[in-house]
Amino acid sequence: MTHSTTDRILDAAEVEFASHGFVETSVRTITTKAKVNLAAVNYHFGSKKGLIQAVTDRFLGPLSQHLQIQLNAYEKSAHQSQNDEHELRILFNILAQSCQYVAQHNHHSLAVFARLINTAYSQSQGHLRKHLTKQYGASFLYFMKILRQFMPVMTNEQFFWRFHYLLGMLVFSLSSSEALLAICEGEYASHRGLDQIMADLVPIMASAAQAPILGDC
Amino acid sequence: MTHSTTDRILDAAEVEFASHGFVETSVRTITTKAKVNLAAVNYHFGSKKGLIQAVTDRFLGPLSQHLQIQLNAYEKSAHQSQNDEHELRILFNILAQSCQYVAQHNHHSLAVFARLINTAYSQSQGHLRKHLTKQYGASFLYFMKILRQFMPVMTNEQFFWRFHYLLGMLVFSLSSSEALLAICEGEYASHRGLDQIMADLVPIMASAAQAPILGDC
DNA sequence: GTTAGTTTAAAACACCTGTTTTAAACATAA
DNA sequence: TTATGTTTAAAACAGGTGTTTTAAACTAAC
Repeated sequence: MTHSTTDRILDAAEVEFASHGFVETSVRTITTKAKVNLAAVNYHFGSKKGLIQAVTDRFLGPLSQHLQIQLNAYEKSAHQSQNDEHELRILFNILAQSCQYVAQHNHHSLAVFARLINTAYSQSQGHLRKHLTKQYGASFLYFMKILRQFMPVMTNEQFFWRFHYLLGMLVFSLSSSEALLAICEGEYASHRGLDQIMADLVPIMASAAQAPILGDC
Repeated sequence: MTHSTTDRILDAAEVEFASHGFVETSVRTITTKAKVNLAAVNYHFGSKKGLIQAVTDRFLGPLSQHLQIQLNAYEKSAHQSQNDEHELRILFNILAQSCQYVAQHNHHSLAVFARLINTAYSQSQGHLRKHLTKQYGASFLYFMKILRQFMPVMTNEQFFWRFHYLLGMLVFSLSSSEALLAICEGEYASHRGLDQIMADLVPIMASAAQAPILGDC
């Protein structure tokens, strides 16, 4: 046996969650694909919710850890660049590289990550939201704090929402890259990997972060 | 009786779909809130899928119609402005105003719209995607065609994905505006209406549309 | 008044869901 | 060997889902 029962469940759950979503995948399909007993999920993880959190923790842990280290190194290094946009690109690149770091060890992790965040937001799935904020809120806020320095012209409120918009672009783009492609049936563009998408988004997010506020048009 | 049975069902379904999603809302809760018989949904709309499509058509129809007219008027008018970003803002503003136009007659429409697109993308819900592309693909492509003129430096493929990213920002921001607020528990910012969010996004999308391509950092 | 379409109530259908239970087998370590 | 934890098989549980059916009432138009 190559993997333990818990790992086989986590692997199978990850694939199914990434491609079909959390609500849409049943415990029975997971245990069938993992070739384990149906009761094993409740035995090892307590409930389906516990399984979902375990799946997310397996990559969100290393990701937040990697992100925190990189951000720390960034803060310690000298940054007297007078170019805010350049610094923003560096910061978003750190985020992108942290994502790609966990994607190296786990091919489905980015897709799960995006779908997870998307689900945690759009569905009013309270338990996921609480778990994420309690577990990884620190890294989240740390990233926001550093980012804040290079978006000085806006108020706290404006920064908050701008950050929200940028995060939305990232999450949506990652979680539904194949859907828009399916709509156009490959007529207008070809497939694009999640790492490519993340690389695309770095300069775009930097530009979007610096867009003016203006209310008129 | 103020409304007919079909309208009462559509109204109730719209509210529930907007706040809880499509899969998470059952036909029984809809019929209960609408104070109609359970069988009425299948009698009038054939199935739950039919109801979902009917809900979307009720605002996507006026929206695409309004958008098409506005775009037509835009094309007919003179636009020798040498400023691409200004034209991009005008175009995204047309999109925003079309959304707000249907939102005037229907308070929940924008929330449903965003959740609809988000669901149609992230969930592999084939019937919705086919219905949307077949019914409103034309307006969609029309908008893309005009937008293309003001993003001339990129290839077709690059434009396609850039458009995808911009759309993602719009959809995600609209569909989960209250979620991020709930995470921070009002500590960092206050509530923001969907019309305000759309107004925010116009200059941001214009800037993001013009961000450079570059692969290095 | 008859006819056709609508609406209701209530029940049932067939199916899927997460979860639990029982029993037996297997593993490993004290 | 005993003990403990793991895994399996199979069944059942309790509940929710979309959908259908039956019969009775109501509404409007011809």
